Amino acid sequence: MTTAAQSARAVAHPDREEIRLEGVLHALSDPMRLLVVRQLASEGAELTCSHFGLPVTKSTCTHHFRVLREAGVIQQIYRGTAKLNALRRDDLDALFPGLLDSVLAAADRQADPLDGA
Amino acid sequence: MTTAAQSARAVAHPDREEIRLEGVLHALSDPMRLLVVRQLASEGAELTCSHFGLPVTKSTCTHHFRVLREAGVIQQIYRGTAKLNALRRDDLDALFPGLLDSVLAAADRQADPLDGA
DNA sequence: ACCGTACTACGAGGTTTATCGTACGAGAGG
DNA sequence: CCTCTCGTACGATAAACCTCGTAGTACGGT
Repeated sequence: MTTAAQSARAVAHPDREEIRLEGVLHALSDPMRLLVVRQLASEGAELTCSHFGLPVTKSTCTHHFRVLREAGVIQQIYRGTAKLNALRRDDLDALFPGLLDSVLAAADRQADPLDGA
Repeated sequence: MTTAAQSARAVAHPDREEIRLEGVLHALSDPMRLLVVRQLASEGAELTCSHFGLPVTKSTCTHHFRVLREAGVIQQIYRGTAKLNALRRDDLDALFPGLLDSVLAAADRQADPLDGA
């Protein structure tokens, strides 16, 4: 049962050319996921899933992060028991120049109530 | 010779400040609707529903146009038996600067890889 | 070795969505 | 008048989605 080559749990990510615009837009159209992406962009670093403090259970959390990952929006890397999430800004900017920035700017402008502050 | 007999049928549209980013992203995340928006943007004018030649029935067509209208992406105006559809570019650009342009550019780039490259 | 933490997998429930078919209303034209 | 075309409204169906609970896996620390 023990497989030696699994010291680092790997997660499948879509390649850059596999990222679809519709998938990205759909991933960003959910308030919860948009909030995650906004935090990821503002903090600009890798964050663990539990850092976001989302008002949902872990199962739902996993679901949303999977949608974001499969859409090519974020990258997930295991690190011990934690899993770090990072925005795939390079890929997104290369594929859809200006898209992420305008979405983030629009989200900021819209005064998201979940952000509080 | 009816000198532009304005139709009495009016359709409800959301005001500019009622347009939500998530709604717009969701409306644009459907391939059918994205295609409509692209055609609307490229032709730059008001088009009837039947002009688009969508591979779906009229009922489905009505559904998609309603989603686009309620999201604030398009404007619909009756004119005789036809209904003209126009992009709400002014409102979208004012609310989410650069968003529509980057989405359209991304869609062009993705749908026509042979055209540009 | 054991336990706690962090996340995943699987399945279920309830809602939304996309699609269609059919029936209907509004205008244009013979 | 009648008919034709264009689009809407309503219902139905199948798929997708969001949420959750429970059970399980992987890793680190005591």
